[in-house]
Amino acid sequence: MSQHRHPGAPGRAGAVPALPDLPEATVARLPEYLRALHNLADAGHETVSSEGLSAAAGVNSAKLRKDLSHLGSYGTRGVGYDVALLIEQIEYVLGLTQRRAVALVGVGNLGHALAGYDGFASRGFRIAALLDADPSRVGEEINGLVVRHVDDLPTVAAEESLAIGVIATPAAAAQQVADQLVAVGVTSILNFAPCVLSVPEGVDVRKVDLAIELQILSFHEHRKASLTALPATGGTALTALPGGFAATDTQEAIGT
Amino acid sequence: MSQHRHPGAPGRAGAVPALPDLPEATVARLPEYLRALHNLADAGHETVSSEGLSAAAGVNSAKLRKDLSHLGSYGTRGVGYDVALLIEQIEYVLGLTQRRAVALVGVGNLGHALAGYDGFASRGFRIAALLDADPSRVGEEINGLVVRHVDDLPTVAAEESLAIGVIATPAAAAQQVADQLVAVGVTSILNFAPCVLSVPEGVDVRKVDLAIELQILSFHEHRKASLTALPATGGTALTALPGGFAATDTQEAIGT
DNA sequence: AGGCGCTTGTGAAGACGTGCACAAATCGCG
DNA sequence: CGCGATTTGTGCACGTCTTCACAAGCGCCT
Ligand SMILES: NC(=O)c1ccc[n+]([C@@H]2O[C@H](COP(=O)([O-])OP(=O)(O)OC[C@H]3O[C@@H](n4cnc5c(N)ncnc54)[C@H](O)[C@@H]3O)[C@@H](O)[C@H]2O)c1
Ligand SMILES: NC(=O)c1ccc[n+]([C@@H]2O[C@H](COP(=O)([O-])OP(=O)(O)OC[C@H]3O[C@@H](n4cnc5c(N)ncnc54)[C@H](O)[C@@H]3O)[C@@H](O)[C@H]2O)c1
Repeated sequence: MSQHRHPGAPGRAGAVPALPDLPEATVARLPEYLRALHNLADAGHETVSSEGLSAAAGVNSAKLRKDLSHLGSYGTRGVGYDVALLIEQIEYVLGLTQRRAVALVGVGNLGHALAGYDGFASRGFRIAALLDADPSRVGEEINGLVVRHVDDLPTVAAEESLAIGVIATPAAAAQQVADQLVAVGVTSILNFAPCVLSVPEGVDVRKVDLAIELQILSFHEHRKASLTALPATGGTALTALPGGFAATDTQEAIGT
Repeated sequence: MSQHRHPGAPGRAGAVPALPDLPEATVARLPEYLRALHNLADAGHETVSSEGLSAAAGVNSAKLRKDLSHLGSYGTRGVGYDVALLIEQIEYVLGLTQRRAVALVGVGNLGHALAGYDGFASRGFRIAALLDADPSRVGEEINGLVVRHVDDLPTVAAEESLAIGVIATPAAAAQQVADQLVAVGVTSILNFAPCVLSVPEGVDVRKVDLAIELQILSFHEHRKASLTALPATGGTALTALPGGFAATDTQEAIGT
């Protein structure tokens, strides 16, 4: 694992932007801000304060300001942020100015739902191909796209510049599919199969695992239950939560 | 820190042995370990070293040991961990010893896929009810369960002790559904709708947002592209940043 | 019994992320 | 034109997470 630290990189002078290297935590929040901004834009707002935007995105306002400052932001003191401009900035940084092509592999139960999901199109992506290994599924048309055989992947990749591969096959097939995706040049993979993927350096994998999310919630349920179950005699005040946990991905008790 | 009592071993059902409060990052990894352990158990392994398990779960071995040490784990130096015992321990801590009832609200495109997903059952959960607001969907049978109207939620909650609510409705309806879930006593929610939910203190919300995942991947694609394409002559000359990023939830380059 | 190799558990150090609090900047208005 | 109200951008301190490195413990083999 090569680790390079690059402190300065202050070259934010140009009108057309250089890519700052953002903290990963910031990158993970930018999409949230973007969604909130789109909502605000639709509602007719032209500017928004960090307070307002952070509330809409469900984060702390100082954190939001720091995040935006990382991308050399364009706020105006005393006023706030220009909604349209900020949308443009964030979309640029996230690389959404080009509509990225997504290949979806595994058109089963989940794959069907994904194929029919309009959130792809509305958030900067385009399903370029549906692929499956099951011959009886090949040829099926979903949402205007015909399912092709996964072995056609090289052909598909030749036709389109695939940016992202989505794996929605059973876990047993996921590694093989990942290898096939990597072989045709895909360097970003979203994996729905509950398994760890091995990929070469330079390839990014993110996973979505429903059961993991549920189990994390289960832990907190268990914990909450074990707190309430404390004997009343001498029980410590449990209304004042001991800490409250805020996880990377957990929102709790967002006030109204 | 190690005057640990056996939480796990024999007869632990009665007195709840005050759960250690684990670092949130650890909690998020326990399900991964659990899955890896089940795979190992199925493959016939009786013990596993931290090295082996961490490889199977895709994490650093020191991290794994520290995680397990937090739950007062019982590894044996020179040998490793007892697979069956560790499974038991983790399942206990995660609160999976009781099969938790899940209510799924919104039986549309995605909801159908979730309803048909066997990963619920195999990982400690049980879909207790399918709910929807659309009268034409009510009554439909999916996987042995009949879709009920979302307004029946109080009745359902009275029949079953609901542990977790899953929201798979459009974003516009999500807040209202969340309120309904909270009203019947649900304190853990998994939200698939792309929006922020407001819930009272003590209620946990986790979200799964496909578009966010894709946009994070897009960022890395963009960044990788801007690194490889180093224009020599003017243009949008970008600062040449060396690579290497590792994210909270991103695995990259797991060697073979 | 004793030594040896292997593996756990953890102290310590450093990287990273968060949130407060406030100076600097900007606008609107008298 | 200056002043007060407002809001950004950020220095700083603190908490959390990660990783290294190694002593302590365990089992096996001789
Ligand atoms: N259904 C859900 O709600 C859900 C939720 C979370 C995670 N998942 C995970 O998503 C994955 C898919 O779930 P599903 O319910 O859609 O399963 P499924 O069995 O309905 O669909 C899997 C599809 O993948 C195809 N496939 C199998 N091997 C393939 C290969 N080598 N190349 C290409 N395609 C191949 C199959 O033909 C099938 O169409 C599983 O790993 C599951 O654990 C599903
Ligand atoms: N389909 C996907 O692959 C996918 C992926 C990621 C996220 N999502 C999100 O998941 C959600 C559902 O997506 P979908 O594609 O299944 O949409 P969908 O329109 O197919 O299904 C939504 C269902 O929710 C029901 N519903 C609406 N209002 C309700 C209410 N107040 N109470 C109960 N039920 C109500 C509708 O009757 C419908 O059956 C959306 O928010 C979507 O953005 C979907």
